[in-house]
Amino acid sequence: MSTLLDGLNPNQREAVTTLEGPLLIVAGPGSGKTRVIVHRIAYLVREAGVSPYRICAVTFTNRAAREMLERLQRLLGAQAEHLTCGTFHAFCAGILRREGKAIGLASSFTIYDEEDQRAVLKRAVEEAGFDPKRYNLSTIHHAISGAKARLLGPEGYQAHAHTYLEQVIAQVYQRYQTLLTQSQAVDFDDLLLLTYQLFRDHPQVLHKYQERYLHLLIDEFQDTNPAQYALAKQVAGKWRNICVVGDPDQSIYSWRHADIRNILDFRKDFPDCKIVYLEENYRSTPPILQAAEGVISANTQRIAKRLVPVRTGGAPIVLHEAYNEDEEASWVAGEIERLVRSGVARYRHCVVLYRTHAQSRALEEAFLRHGIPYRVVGAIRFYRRREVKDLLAYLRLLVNPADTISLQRVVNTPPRGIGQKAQDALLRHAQTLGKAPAEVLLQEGEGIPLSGPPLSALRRFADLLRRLTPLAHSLDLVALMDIVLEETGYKEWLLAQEDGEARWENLVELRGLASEFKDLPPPQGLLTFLERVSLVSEQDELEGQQDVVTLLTLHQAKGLEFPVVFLVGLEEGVLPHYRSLDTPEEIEEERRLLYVGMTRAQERLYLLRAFRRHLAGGSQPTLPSRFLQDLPPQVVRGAPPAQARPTPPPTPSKAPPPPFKTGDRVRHARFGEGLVVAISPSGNEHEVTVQFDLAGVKRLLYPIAPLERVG
DNA sequence: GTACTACTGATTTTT
DNA sequence: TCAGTAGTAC
Ligand SMILES: Nc1ncnc2c1ncn2[C@@H]1O[C@H](COP(=O)(O)OP(=O)(O)OP(=O)(O)O)[C@@H](O)[C@H]1O
Repeated sequence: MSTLLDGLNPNQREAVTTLEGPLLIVAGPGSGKTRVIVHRIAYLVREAGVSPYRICAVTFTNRAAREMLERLQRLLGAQAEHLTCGTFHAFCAGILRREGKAIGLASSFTIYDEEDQRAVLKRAVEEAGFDPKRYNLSTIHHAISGAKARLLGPEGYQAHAHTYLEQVIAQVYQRYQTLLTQSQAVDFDDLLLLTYQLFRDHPQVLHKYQERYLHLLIDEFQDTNPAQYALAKQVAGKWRNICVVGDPDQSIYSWRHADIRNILDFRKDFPDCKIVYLEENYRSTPPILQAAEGVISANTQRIAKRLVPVRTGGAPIVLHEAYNEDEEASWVAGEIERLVRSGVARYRHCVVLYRTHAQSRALEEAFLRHGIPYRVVGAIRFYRRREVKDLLAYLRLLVNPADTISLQRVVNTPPRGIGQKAQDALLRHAQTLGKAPAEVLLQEGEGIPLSGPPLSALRRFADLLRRLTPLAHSLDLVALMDIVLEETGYKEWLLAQEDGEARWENLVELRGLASEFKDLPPPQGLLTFLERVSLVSEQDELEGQQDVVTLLTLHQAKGLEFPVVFLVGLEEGVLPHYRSLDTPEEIEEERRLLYVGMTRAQERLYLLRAFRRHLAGGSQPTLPSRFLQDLPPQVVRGAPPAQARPTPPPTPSKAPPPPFKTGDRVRHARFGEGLVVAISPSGNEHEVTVQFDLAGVKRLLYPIAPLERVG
C-alpha cells in the first residue's frame, strides 16, 4: 500500500505527501528530484484519489516526458494514459490545435522550424525595407525570440525599442509576425506566447484548463523562461497546487532565454509556498561529488547547497592529458575496451560528453578503429534533412495551403520550370488579392501576369495540388506519402540524383515512422504526425536497450546518469567555449555545464584534455581549462594538478587600461554597440559595464573582451 | 531556367 | 575547414 513511500528519505517523503498549495523543491544533482515528481504523481492518484486526467506534468524534453510516463505506467498501470505529460511546447501546441480558433489560428496550423523561420525572417527584413545582408539574421532572430520569451509582441517590443537597431528589429518583428499569421504558421516561441495570449484574452478557455488541472508539476524549473512561468501561473491560477523542482546550479539554457530568477519570483508570487530541500545524493560516489563541488563552488553568483553522498568508497577522478584530439579519442576508446574486457562495465554504461558536436568526429573515428559500438546523438537531425523536409513540405501544404514557406520549398522541387521570376509573380499576385499563393493556385490561378512556358508550368503544378489536396482527407498517412512521392515526380527525381539512393532510404525511414499514425482517421493522422515531427528531436529517441557507448553534448546529458562518464576537451576555448568568454555570467554558465556533466557519473569519471586541437584550419596548442584548477587534488589521479594550473588564459601580467571612459560608445564583436556605464579595475584587467543597444547590460573584462571605441 | 564554379565568410549549446 | 551563396555560362 505505501510502497510508494518506501524508497524515499524523509525530505523526499515530505515533498511527495505535501499535496496542497505551492511547493518549491530545490536540490542538487542526483538527489532524487525527478524521482520525487514521479512518486508524487503516483501518490496523488493512488493515495489521494486524484484523477490522472487532472494532473499535468511538464518536463524539459520529450524524452524526459516519455521516461516519466513509462515509470508511471509501472506504478499506475493503464491509468497513466490519462496524465498530461510533456514539454511546455508540446502542451501549448495541443492547446492551440484545440482552441486556436479563438485567436484566428486554424487547427491545421504549421509549426516552423529554425530553417523555415529564417526564410520568413529574411523576407520580413526585405519587406520592411532593409538589406538582409547588412543585418545579421541570427541577431534579429535571437532578439525576436527573446522578446517572445518575455511575452512582448511587436507592439510591446516597439515600446521598449530605443536604439536604431532596436527600431529596425521592431519593424522586422512586426512584418515577421504578419507573414507567419498569413501562413497560418507559428514558430517555437509563438507556441508559448500565443497560448499565453489566448489564456489572457479568452478567460472562458483558460477557465476550462484551470478547472481541469488540479495539480501542475514542473521539472527542471531553473531552465524555464518567463513565458513558460507565466503560463504555469495561468494554468495553476485556480487551484494553486503548483509544484516546481529545480537546481540553480544546473541552469544551462540562459542563451535560450531561460531565467533562474523564476525561482526567486516563485517565492515572491507564492509567499505561502512550502520549500523542501533534498540534501542527499544517491547517484555518485564521494570523490565524484567532491570534485564536482570543487568546480561549482568557484561560482560567485550562487547560494551554496548541502549535498551529502549516500554512497561510500569510489575510485578517484582520472585526469588524462593527450597530445591531440585523436589521441584523446583513442585513449577513451582504449579505456572503454579495458573496462569492458575486465567486466567492470558494459558499453551501454559508458557515455562520452563534449561541449560541441564537432568534437564527436574524432571519437567516432577512434571507436570505428577499435570496433567499439556507439551511437551519436547528432546535430544534423533526421527531420532537418533536405529530402525529409521536402516531403514534409508537400504534406504540410496539403493541410495548410496558406503555408507559403512550404510552397516555396516544393514548387520547383523537382525542377518544373517554375523559377524565381515565376514565383515572384505568383507571390505578388497573391499579395494583391490578399490570398495565400497556394490558395490562388488551388482556386483559379487566372490573372497571374505570366505567359508561355512558365504559366503552363504553374498550371500543371496547380493541377497537381488540386489532385493531391483531397487525398489528404481520404487516404491514410502512408498511402498519402506514397502517392505524393509518385505524383510529384519527387521519387523519380531523387533517385536520379548523385546520392539519391541514400537519400531515398531516409524517406523510406520517414515512411516507417509515419506508419505509427496510419490508423488515425485521415486528416488526423497527418496532422498528428506533422506536429510530432516538429516538436520531437532525435535525442528524444534515445533508446537505452542496445549495448553501445553513447556520445552526447553536455546539454543533451542533462537529467541523465551513467556509471562511466568521459568528459573530453577540457581546454580554454572549448570549455569554457570561446564564444562564451565575454561576461562573468557566461563563464559561470560554462562552469555549470561542466558541473552538470560531472554529476552525471555514478561510478567513474574521466576528465580529458588535449595539448593540441584542430581549430579553424590548423592544429593549435591549447591551454587547460581554468575549471581544472578547482578540482580538489586529493580526489584526482593522473596528470599532476600543478600542470593544470599554468597562468589562466592569455593574460599578460599587466593589461593596458581601456582606451575609453564612462559615457563613451564602444563596439563589441558579438553584442554590437553600446554605452560605457562604468569601469573598475579587476585584477590585471578592467571590468567594463556596458549598456548595449541590443544585448542589454553586460559586464566585460577588458582587454579580454574585444571592445573598441566608436564615434 | 538550370547547373556549375568560385568565392566568401563564419565557425555553441536546442524546445 | 567547409558550407552556403552569388554570379556566370549554357
Ligand atoms: N531515496 C532514494 N533511495 C535510493 N535511491 C534514490 C533515492 N532517491 C533517488 N535515488 C536514485 O538517485 C538517482 C538520481 O535520482 P534523480 O534522477 O531523480 O535525481 P535528480 O535530482 O532528478 O537528478 P538531476 O538533477 O541530476 O537530474 C536515481 O538513480 C534514483 O533512482
